[in-house]
Amino acid sequence: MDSQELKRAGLKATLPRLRILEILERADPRHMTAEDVYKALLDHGEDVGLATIYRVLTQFEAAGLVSRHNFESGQAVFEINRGRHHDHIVCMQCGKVEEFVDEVIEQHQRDIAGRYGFELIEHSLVLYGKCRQCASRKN
Amino acid sequence: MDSQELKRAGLKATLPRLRILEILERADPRHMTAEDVYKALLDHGEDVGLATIYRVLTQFEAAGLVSRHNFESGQAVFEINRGRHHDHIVCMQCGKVEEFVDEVIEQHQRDIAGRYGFELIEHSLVLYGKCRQCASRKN
DNA sequence: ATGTATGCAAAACATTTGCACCTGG
DNA sequence: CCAGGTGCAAATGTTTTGCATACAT
Repeated sequence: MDSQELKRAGLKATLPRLRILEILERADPRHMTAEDVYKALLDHGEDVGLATIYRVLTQFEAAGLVSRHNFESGQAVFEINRGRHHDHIVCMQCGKVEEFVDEVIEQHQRDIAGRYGFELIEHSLVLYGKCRQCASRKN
Repeated sequence: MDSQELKRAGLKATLPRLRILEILERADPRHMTAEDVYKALLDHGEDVGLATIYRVLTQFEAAGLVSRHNFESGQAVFEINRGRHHDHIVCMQCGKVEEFVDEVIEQHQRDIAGRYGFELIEHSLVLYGKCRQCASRKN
């Protein structure tokens, strides 16, 4: 039951929060903008205001339930946090997002932070390119 | 003469463009928001509209003269392109930005893109942390 | 001269906030 | 019951655009 998760995070298990969590859990692709979530809820016949979605997503982020990414699109995208940290590779043409982890890169990041006297808190690594399908399409 | 640079980029050497280029060349810290550039020009007694600054910075970016970065601050920052590609480490407290290059990370990025069938076009790597001064300050 | 650039004000966007009403525990 | 959550509309902050005027070549 998701309401447990919410309570553990110190948030009341309200209907909008449960619905938003559900949408994110079932999301495929996993990365959604606030607007995407809003439309998904409308499609499911749920009537939740966009402002609430932003508020809830921000709370979820603070609680560690979701991550927010600022890809080049201008709109922030959100994804539910399951499993471990990962970075992203985004197709600039079709928007497809793949996830990857590279321990060597992670270790080098820590070394670099140390070398510059920084206490590393987080990082953002996004590769932008063209995926196989888009590259082979002749447009 | 900067006007050469502009003409090479296919842009007329107008006064606003020259002034903006100057500001970016002399900038320290090297990373400025559009607003920063605007204020710097006002300080120098130049009267350039903010809209022009955005237009010019966008053209400069397209021409490869400057790079635009979306750090977590919400506002885009611009820096002049001298020398080679580099990534950034940003202090979340005072905003200080350091630049670094790590050839191992670069190589792993290329490998990862290949492994996922992507043609790598660009990437964005930003480390966020606390710099030595901010870490030692007891607030 | 003439095609481009610019300045200004207004528009467009994504996101946040104030406030009166509703709801979960 | 009542602190906290929500919806709506309005505000915010950044970036973009339309259009009449000004400028580089």
